[in-house]
Amino acid sequence: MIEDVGHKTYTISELSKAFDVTPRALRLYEESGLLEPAREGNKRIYFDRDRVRLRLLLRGKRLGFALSEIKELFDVYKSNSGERGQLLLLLENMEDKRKKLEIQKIDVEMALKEIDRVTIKACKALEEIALASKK
Amino acid sequence: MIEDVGHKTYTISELSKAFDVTPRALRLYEESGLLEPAREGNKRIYFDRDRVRLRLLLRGKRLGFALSEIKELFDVYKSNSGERGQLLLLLENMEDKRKKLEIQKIDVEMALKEIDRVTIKACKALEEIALASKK
DNA sequence: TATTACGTTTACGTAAGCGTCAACTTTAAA
DNA sequence: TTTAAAGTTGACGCTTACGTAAACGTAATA
Repeated sequence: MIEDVGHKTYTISELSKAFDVTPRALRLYEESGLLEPAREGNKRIYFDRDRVRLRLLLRGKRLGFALSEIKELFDVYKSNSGERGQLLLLLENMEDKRKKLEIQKIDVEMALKEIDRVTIKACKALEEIALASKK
Repeated sequence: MIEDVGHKTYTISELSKAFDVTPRALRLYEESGLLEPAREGNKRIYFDRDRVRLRLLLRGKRLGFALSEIKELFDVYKSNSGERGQLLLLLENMEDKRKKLEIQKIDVEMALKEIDRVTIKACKALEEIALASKK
């Protein structure tokens, strides 16, 4: 392999290891229009911008967004969507996402509390077992 | 239909409307062991406890948990899982979920910020269009 | 009594998001 | 030069979470 001085490029397997996703997934993301790695011959080469996108992509996934939704968001950024209609549509879209996220925020808080409760309950149960067996 | 004085019971369609899920989904949740409505003849009757469970279930879904994972959590609550081993396993499990949720929490915050940025950007673009067309 | 509304089970269909070969090429190392 | 490692494009398979009939039962209403 040629010495890539600034070596800001990554092969598919490097990237897949770095982010703990399979090469298959990376190819799918590309096929879905979410990544656009360069080619050297027919091999994929990823730059830092691809890492950034991948990071965003994976965050979106963790939040439960579908690949298609994530693509919409990416497209928004790309197209400086000059048209007024586009912009208005975008703003609506953002409001939707924001609402979903606000709900998620609350959901997460409540789930964390729930987990606290269960954890405490389990700890107490353990304590009792310990006391009972010590007698 | 017989007058249910305290009418704390619900038919499948009532519940499905109340929570905006299809009857099909409710039946699936039951088949998956997540709901256990009573029967009157062979018709499902839901009580308030079923509503509580459904609420939890849907929250879990919004958080991206699979039905099987949600079932695990439910099972935890049901079995006072007397055994020590079970309890320890449970605690581990809770730690895992907690970590995932903490990450989600951060993800949500970042996504909200991202949305803010995009929104602002779009607003500014709109402003410019307005100014340009006004000249 | 016929219709309409609502319920039931059984079963096949489907979309998303990959996993998993298969078959082949390219590149670096032995 | 042969081999091994890593990459490529199909293409089919699988799981989850339902959607969507089909075929039938029951109960209130016209």
